[in-house]
Amino acid sequence: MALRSTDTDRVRDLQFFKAASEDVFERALSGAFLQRFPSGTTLLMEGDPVDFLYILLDGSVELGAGWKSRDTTLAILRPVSTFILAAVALDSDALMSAVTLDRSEILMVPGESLRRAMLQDAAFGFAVSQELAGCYRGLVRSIKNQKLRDSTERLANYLLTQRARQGSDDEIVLPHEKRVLASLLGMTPENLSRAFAKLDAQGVSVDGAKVTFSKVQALERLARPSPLIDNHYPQAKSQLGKSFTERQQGLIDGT
Amino acid sequence: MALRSTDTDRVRDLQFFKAASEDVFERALSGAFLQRFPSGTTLLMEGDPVDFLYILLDGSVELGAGWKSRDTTLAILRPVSTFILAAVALDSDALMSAVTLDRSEILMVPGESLRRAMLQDAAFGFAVSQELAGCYRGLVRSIKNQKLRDSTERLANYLLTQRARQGSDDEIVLPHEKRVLASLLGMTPENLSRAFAKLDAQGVSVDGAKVTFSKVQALERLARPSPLIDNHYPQAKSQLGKSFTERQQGLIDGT
DNA sequence: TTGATCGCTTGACATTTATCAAGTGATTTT
DNA sequence: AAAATCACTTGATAAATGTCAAGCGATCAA
Repeated sequence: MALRSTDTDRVRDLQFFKAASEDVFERALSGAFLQRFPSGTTLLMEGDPVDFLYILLDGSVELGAGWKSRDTTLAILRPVSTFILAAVALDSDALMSAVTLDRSEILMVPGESLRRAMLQDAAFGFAVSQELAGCYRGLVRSIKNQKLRDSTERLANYLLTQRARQGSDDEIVLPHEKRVLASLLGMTPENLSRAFAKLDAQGVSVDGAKVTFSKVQALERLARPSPLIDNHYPQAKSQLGKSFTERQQGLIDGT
Repeated sequence: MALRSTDTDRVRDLQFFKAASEDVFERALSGAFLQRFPSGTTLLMEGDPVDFLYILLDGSVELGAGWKSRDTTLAILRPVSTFILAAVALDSDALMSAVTLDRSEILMVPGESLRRAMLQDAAFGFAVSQELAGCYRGLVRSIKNQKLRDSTERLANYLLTQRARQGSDDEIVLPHEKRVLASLLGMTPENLSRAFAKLDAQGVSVDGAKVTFSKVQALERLARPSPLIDNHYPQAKSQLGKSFTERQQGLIDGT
């Protein structure tokens, strides 16, 4: 499928293409093509060689992993996000699987084109480094969230992050199915239900995907959100360009 | 402290300095100085602004984080390793604290010098990208280890990784205190003791820091090590240079 | 040597989390 | 419309993990 300028425009918004000249931009995308996938499509399995950088333009994608019959969700991506950039940079196998959660539109950029562009243009390479650094920091947050908090605390902080991101004051809409959310938060669906029940004492009420808050202070006292773990404002910090966003960060990114 | 050539030689071994010309190498290290720290020194606290890239030349350093009275170890570094590269690339605050576990020798490179070199030399910038990508993948492994395995499985895999790294067949020496190991593995010291006791059935016996294996097959059946989680051979994969090593990977790196 | 400290271990117990089974309500299929 | 499927919830129970307290043996200090 040929690339339309409306597509490339959307990609240009990505933090690390902002820095690129028109020339470098074209070279980095040489051989790229746009593809549409239905919901539930496996784009990539753990261990597969990675030939493309994926750029999600529309829909949503789950990054996950499995071991011994267990499975877990590592991140849920929304447009516009890149994924498996690290594997592309190293030209190595995927450590995560990628599955569409909705009908999705994805730009597939040959890894070789990207690597060549990085080697040809230092400013572009630097921007990719910053993107990778942001992804790294997102994972650091995710591990801290996982190792330092119990499941109710993780849920409480997830809700507060969503509240900040959705800009709402006393109501949010869960962007995913609860079973997916449970996996992202590192618990079973059963325990997610019970965690919601516990947060009733902090004024959290659930009705389907709609969650309302009546005692935000109490919720914050339990959640104790921290800028060193939670990333409530991903699009701000505009000074450094959006590379600050720290994509692919599990919990934090789930908007 | 002035830099001796024996020091710079050791740094040159680092994956991403291999690619650099003598000229770029010098520029990247301009303003760098060597410093010696006693055991237990806090080099950096979570939230601190990061002005230097740290390069551990001798000793060992623990990267950790805390929240609400809890603390956890995210990685233990051995020479020669860089740390907080991501924060330096983004010129942002540290998400982890860094503490020396032994008397340590550390080269401190001004972040500004490093960033400037990245912008001046695309090949060097590319090598830094690969280093960051390796770090990222190390964290992916760490999260998978944490979310997909219970504490006994994590210990069993840690032991097998050490066995592979130490090149020994039926005996290893734990490189850290057990309480540090427990924190790295995401459990309490008490539970680490009990996990060792459980592995008695798999032929694991402990005597101080010495651990011996009498039924490796049984241990492997329980541990089920996976190349998609565990990184038994960090210095191999020489094709891509050592950037493949995936440093700062928690469990996996603890050699 | 004595006493203190420290790292580690063990037991008893509490809490957290997972598992299994059943049931509800909504949507989809036949 | 009836039946089936699905996401979610709830309860009962089991397993994993954390906490508290005590004790052991080695190291270190007085």
